[in-house]
Amino acid sequence: MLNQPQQQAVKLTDKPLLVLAGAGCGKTRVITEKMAYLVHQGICRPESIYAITFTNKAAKEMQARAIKLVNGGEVLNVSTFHALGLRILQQEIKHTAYERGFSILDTSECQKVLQELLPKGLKKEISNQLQWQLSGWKNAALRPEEVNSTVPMAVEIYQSYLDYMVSINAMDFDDLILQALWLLNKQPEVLNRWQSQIGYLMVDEYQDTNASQYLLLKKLMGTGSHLTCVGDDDQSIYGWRGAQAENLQLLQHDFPDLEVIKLEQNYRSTSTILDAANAVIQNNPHPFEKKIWSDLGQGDAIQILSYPNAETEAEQVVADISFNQKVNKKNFNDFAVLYRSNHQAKLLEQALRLNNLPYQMSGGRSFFDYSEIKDLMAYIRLLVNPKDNAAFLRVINTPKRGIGMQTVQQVSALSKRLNKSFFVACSDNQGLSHLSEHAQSRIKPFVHMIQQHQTMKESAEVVVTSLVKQLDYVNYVNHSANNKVAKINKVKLVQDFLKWINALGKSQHLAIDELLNYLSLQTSQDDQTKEDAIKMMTLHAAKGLEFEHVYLVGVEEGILPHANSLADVDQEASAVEEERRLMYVGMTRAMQQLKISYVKKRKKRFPEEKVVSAGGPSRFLDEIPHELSNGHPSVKRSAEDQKVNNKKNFAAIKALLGD
DNA sequence: TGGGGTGATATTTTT
DNA sequence: TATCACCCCA
Repeated sequence: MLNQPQQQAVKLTDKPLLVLAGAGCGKTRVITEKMAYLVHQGICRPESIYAITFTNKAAKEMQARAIKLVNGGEVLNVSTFHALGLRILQQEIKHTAYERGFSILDTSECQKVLQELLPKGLKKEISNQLQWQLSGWKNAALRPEEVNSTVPMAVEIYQSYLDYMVSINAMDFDDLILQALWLLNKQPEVLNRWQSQIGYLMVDEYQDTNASQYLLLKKLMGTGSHLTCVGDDDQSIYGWRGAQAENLQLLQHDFPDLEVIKLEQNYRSTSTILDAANAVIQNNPHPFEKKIWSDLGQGDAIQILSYPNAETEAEQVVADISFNQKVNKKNFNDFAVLYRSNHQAKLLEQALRLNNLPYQMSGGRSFFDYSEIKDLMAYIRLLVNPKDNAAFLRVINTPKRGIGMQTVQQVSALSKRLNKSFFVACSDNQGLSHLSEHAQSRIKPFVHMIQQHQTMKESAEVVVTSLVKQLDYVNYVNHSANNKVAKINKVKLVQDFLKWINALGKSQHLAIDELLNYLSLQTSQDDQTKEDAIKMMTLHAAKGLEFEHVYLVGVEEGILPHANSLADVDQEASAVEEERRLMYVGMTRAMQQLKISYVKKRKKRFPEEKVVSAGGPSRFLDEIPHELSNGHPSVKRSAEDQKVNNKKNFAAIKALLGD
């Protein structure tokens, strides 16, 4: 049964609508119910309803829920922002500077491309910074000529990066949004087509949109009123990625007849947890007043615990979970341990393993970060897009086939002379004759092998399996790893990849380019088997999820809020506000029980295990009203202590940056 | 020319 | 705890 404001939100279909939904207030439910309402009332056909999420997982879940509610729900368009951009670009490819089969490069591949474009003498270190800068401009939907930078060189590189990416027929993640936007801006008839195709648009986690996503959204809407955005400014935690919660206000400005509906009744947590979370988030400025509540009873007090060191923290948390699980006959699924950054998971993992408890980590290192998977992806990219120089360079000597720098340089020169991509230049027999004997003899078999697979008409999994076999890739992996454990893991990794592709191929017939697109937009293996296991993840990864028992670990100054958010004096206020929202997100994941811990001494990770004093309990702990927690340590820091700590952190950061 | 070995070096959050 | 740059050997 929907409550009053939820029903309002579902039934309001003739005006643009912003739903401000607190954590756990049923926002996804509103979207799925609204899709059903639109279809069943005959307002929209399912295929003209578009719903946008930020993660694949959310999209999949929403799709599944919608199918249960909507007749013909299979044809609803539920996708991530990036997948929608991809779809537009692919469908309208002839109106762009790109060609069919363009590659999508992940962040690290793009960085390599960028490094190639850096003028000589510029060191690798700045490429990372530069990449952030370019991404920032792209997220703000700025063309090079619109950029106002104190560093003209950076703008030049931006332009050459855009040009180079077109020349190798490749896009980065930001391009999927940006190029789609630029296309719609430029081609009125394309815009028309899409505007009429989209009967109703819904956006989940709206507070996470960046400028270019917002512009795309607005473009697709036109003057239409068929828009529902659902979001929560208090859960905006992707500011570092260009997300601007101000888009909530922008919506009001750009759509004057916008209706705003608030969802404040929470169906997830006890009132103790919600009151505490409200108290914490109250310390941030609020453009929209909102206070979530529930009638699920008071429940347990929040526990705030301190431990001498991180090892003890991990042991105790694990012991507590183990005890609780046995005594109260809970599922492991009911427990989650949340932390600010990935490396904090290590000690917890050790403790869980020591105790033989099942656990599942999400986030962290993605499947696609492993070099073996990247190699195979690059091979597939080269099959689909022969212009993909980045892929060519990655695989040309992996596995080793006696092609080194010298040969690659010859190829590079040849490609310049012919004005063709590396691979295409190498497929040109006449051109090849200019290379050295040695180079020719090594390049030719490689080219043949790729060409042979390019022309295969079979479905994707057959092509990939054949490719891996012909590369003798498993054997290569087996010989390349030094350590035995790594060896076994990496072989398993490759086999898992093949298994995954084969399973995929069985459920739906995919051509190789379709497979590549699918894989390129996957980040981690979202399709993990749902076993009964303790969940471990970062606070970012936890958004949208809920657990009966939540453990928030390492809630210390310097970790949450993160040291980097304290370092930059100019941005301190807004950076700390985002950290506070992270805290808020973490707290509101808990349904029944919330346990927060911090440690007194924490080992620095590098250079050597050195004991340094931790930053002390987080300022956010002071913001939790005492009557809602027990076991609250009385070591409340004075304002002076905090200042000293901040200064120390700041000095440490400065020293690190060599400032 | 390529391959392999050895030190230094860096870790916030992710589509 | 890896990865990467660099250097030396076949």
